[in-house]
Amino acid sequence: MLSPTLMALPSYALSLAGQVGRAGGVAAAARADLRLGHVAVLAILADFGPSSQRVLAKRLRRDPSDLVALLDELQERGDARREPDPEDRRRRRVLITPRGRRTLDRVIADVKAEEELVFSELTARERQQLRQLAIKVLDGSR
Amino acid sequence: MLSPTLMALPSYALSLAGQVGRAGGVAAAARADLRLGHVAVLAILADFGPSSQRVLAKRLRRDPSDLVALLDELQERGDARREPDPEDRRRRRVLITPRGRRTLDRVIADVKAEEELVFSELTARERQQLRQLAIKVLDGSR
DNA sequence: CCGATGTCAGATCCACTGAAATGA
DNA sequence: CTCATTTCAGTGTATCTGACATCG
Repeated sequence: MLSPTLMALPSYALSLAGQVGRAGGVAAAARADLRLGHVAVLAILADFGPSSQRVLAKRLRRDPSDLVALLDELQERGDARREPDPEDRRRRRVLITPRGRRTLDRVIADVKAEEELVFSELTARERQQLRQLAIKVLDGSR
Repeated sequence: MLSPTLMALPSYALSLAGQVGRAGGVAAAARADLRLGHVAVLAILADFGPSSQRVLAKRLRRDPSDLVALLDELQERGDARREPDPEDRRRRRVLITPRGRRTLDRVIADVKAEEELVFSELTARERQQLRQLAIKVLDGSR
């Protein structure tokens, strides 16, 4: 069913598998009325603490302009908020709220449940191997 | 730089790495003035031989209506063509041309060159491991 | 410099059309 | 044989995404 010519290419196989992995995350996010981008924002805010939108965008590897709507929506839900930077009132920083942390935890747990389906063919060891290799790829892409 | 919370999830790491892999393919295709979808069509035609657009769409896992423009463009370039199916006049068989095979070979070679950059951190053995694991994921998703 | 806005291309999905085959 | 149904390629539309240019 899949093209042998394409599946011989690691990058193509990886790209297709990535879509499958992504679909699981999208499904889990949707169950919390979020898109994947929202979850990524919450996770990065939880991991790295408050930051400007520019820094946040860099960490997300996305265009800063994409963040605006994402943050509007998270703020609307009470999962994140923008506040003036106390050290420089020209700047604003973005933070995750306690509610946002609970939302994040819930979605992460749901993603893990989803992974049981997505990776049903893989042993626990293979899943970790896959994760490590994926991280190596990402390390190489700066 | 990357969120530890997210990178702990195999599905998320896979999804991000998949985007990197995909970007390499997109770049290689673009150098031949194609999008990734064109390349997938050519590869499937090369691997499985002529087929109706229905069957082709099923193999590509895409909506048949989306193939129309893709095939128009490939036909325009002389990389593929449609011909009437004598056995069923509703159907049109799609075939890859000799020129299309050369185009495909060229893009595939270019993707391989691109993989040297994308997978610079991975040994040949790790690339194959990654490919095998990706294929296992895909096997489980159907 | 930074956040916000608008726009554009690509992908995906779905409803629909007319022509042709199928089969009750 | 007829007529309803199904299948096929193609058209049009809507939506979502990511990239980018520009504005305040």
